[in-house]
Amino acid sequence: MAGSVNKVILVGNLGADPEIRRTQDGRPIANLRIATSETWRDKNTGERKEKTEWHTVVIFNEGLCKVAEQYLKKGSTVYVEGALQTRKWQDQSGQDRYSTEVVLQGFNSTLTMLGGRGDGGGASRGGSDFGGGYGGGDDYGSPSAPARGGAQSRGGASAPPSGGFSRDLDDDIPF
Amino acid sequence: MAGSVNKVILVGNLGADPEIRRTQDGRPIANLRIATSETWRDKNTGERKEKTEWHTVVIFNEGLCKVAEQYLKKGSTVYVEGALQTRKWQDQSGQDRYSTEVVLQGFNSTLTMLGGRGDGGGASRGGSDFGGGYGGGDDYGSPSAPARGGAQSRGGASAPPSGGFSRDLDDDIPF
Amino acid sequence: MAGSVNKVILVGNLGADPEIRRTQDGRPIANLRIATSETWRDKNTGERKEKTEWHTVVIFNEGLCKVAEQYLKKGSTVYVEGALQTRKWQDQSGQDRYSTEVVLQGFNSTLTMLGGRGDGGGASRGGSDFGGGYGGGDDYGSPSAPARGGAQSRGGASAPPSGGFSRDLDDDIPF
Amino acid sequence: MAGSVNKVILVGNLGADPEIRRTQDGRPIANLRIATSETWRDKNTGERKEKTEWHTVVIFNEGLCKVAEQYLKKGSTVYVEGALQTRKWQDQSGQDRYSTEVVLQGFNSTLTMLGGRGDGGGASRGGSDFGGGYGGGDDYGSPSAPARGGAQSRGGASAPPSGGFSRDLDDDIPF
DNA sequence: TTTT
DNA sequence: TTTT
Repeated sequence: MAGSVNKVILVGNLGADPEIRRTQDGRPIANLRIATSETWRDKNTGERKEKTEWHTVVIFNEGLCKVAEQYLKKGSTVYVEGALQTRKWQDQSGQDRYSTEVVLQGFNSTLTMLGGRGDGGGASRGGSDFGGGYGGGDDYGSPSAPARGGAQSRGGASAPPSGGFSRDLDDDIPF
Repeated sequence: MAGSVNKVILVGNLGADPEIRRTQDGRPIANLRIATSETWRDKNTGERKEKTEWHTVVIFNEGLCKVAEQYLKKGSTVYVEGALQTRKWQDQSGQDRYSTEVVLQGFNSTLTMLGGRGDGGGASRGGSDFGGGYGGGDDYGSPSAPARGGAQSRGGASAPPSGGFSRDLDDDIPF
Repeated sequence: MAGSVNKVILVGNLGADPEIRRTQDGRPIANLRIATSETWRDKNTGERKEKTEWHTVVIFNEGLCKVAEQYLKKGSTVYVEGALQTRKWQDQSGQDRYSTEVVLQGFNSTLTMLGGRGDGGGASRGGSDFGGGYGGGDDYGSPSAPARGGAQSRGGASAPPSGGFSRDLDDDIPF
Repeated sequence: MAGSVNKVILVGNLGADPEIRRTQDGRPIANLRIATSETWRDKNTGERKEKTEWHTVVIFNEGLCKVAEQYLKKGSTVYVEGALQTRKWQDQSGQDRYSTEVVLQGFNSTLTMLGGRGDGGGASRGGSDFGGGYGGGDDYGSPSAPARGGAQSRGGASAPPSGGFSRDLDDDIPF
């Protein structure tokens, strides 16, 4: 394919505290539930209306998981940038089911706290995990960014129902 | 909620011709299946890998439906800008199911053809449906844009130094 | 050109109150100065660093001008979506000069208040100007959105299985 | 500042072949001139109108510089994702001047070829420079991404007039 | 089911 | 200076 783009940008509030889990080999995975709302006035009745959309955000990026864990809680306002991903799974009856999530996984992923009721103060800015101390020698000491983008392996996170990390996290799964 | 954003940006190819349907009162709805792909080289084996993500795009915007119908087909490369929306429905057994789609519906929605194998030539650009110019009185005759989401006349604003509004605001200045 | 995209997304704080001007024929134009900041830790010294970028935002969209005037002030945090535009002008000595601005002008333009020190409370959301009361008859009474860029009614499209348009398209369904 | 976002997304065509320069210590810097166009029909005269906007894109990211050098030429259609940056410089008479550019520098930067008349075939996808795999230890062998984002030092590129690389490239300049 |  |  001659180049493609898969990008989701959300600004909204967390409906619950982040859920952090760990893979068998210790890498963190965070799940966020984020609400975005649209409000408008009914053209006929003049009534004020609101519709809320809920998004599941899955963070495989280690640095951003830390940001989520340390700074975010129910009510926090966040800016999120990730990619759409649909995951197939089987329900109890063995039927195929699909879940679409916003995945933050290094490349062009961002998590930025913007305040909100859940805001305990302070600020955080995320991009990815190589702030984590990757020691890359090509960084010139600059926007090294405790929160800049870096690629990571994909894990079978946020598996629904019976769930678990059924996908081998050491698999070579692309972004 | 103090303002939220729900935006999806895709560049990819159509896996099939657009499907156009009509509501009972005649408004068109188009469905697109768009593929985005990521390719990378396996760090260990050096092998070339690819993963494709499929997206369902639903267009409620009349102008963009026309664009889809007239210009797009299987293989077309498109730029799409819309919002994430999860729809709840019941399967045959009455169980709740959810489908997440990228919805193009006026506000900040865009559909732009970028070429691709399915490209029969020509170009198209979409924004929203009140182009065509159906009577909106607040348009100042300008970038009316058969494909704008609420076009407006441009003015010579923010002119620096000597400044002033030197550009005639009634000029036909595009966006 | 076979389709092009020119989009700027900013989340930042106002460095000053919005400046509102009016054209000779009465249309408002608002100017915002928005700061975005990057912080990082110097890789060598461990020192915390920060760099601030200042952006000039020009709003030609009447509805968004109102939002700016009523809700924004120095310190407000905003989400802005517009387009890059470079304007040519002459300085006193007659030399050509260029200024690049982020222009909000209907199509795919957004201004959303996200809070911030300047936040007097309340929320605002902008999209375009025909909320302003354009009385367009093609809106189906729905997400008419005093702040949409071309809102449309939502339909129960792409309903899966048994599907059909089970949602009443004349319902007041938001975007 | 409690988190900010500075993002530019462009889809357009190169007005000229990329210009590649090198800093004194050998790092590449690429300059692109990209055109985006809007077309519309004049509401009054029905005449077809077009306005083209020109953007200067500066790439400090080594991997993306390679992409630009190898795959792009005059006429190529590209998807670009970067940040707005305004640079101050002095003209011959010593007056302060400002230039605003779209900077691609690791974090959340992307350069993707989409075809176009200048397309010699093949595809390229960029993100940043730690692809190639230079020793990052935190990559799990996956979407390592010969084209994923990684931070880099900033250089005094695209200095205008008398220009040159007057900014010390080893300075600790943030993104 | 697309594309390279 | 691109592209349609």
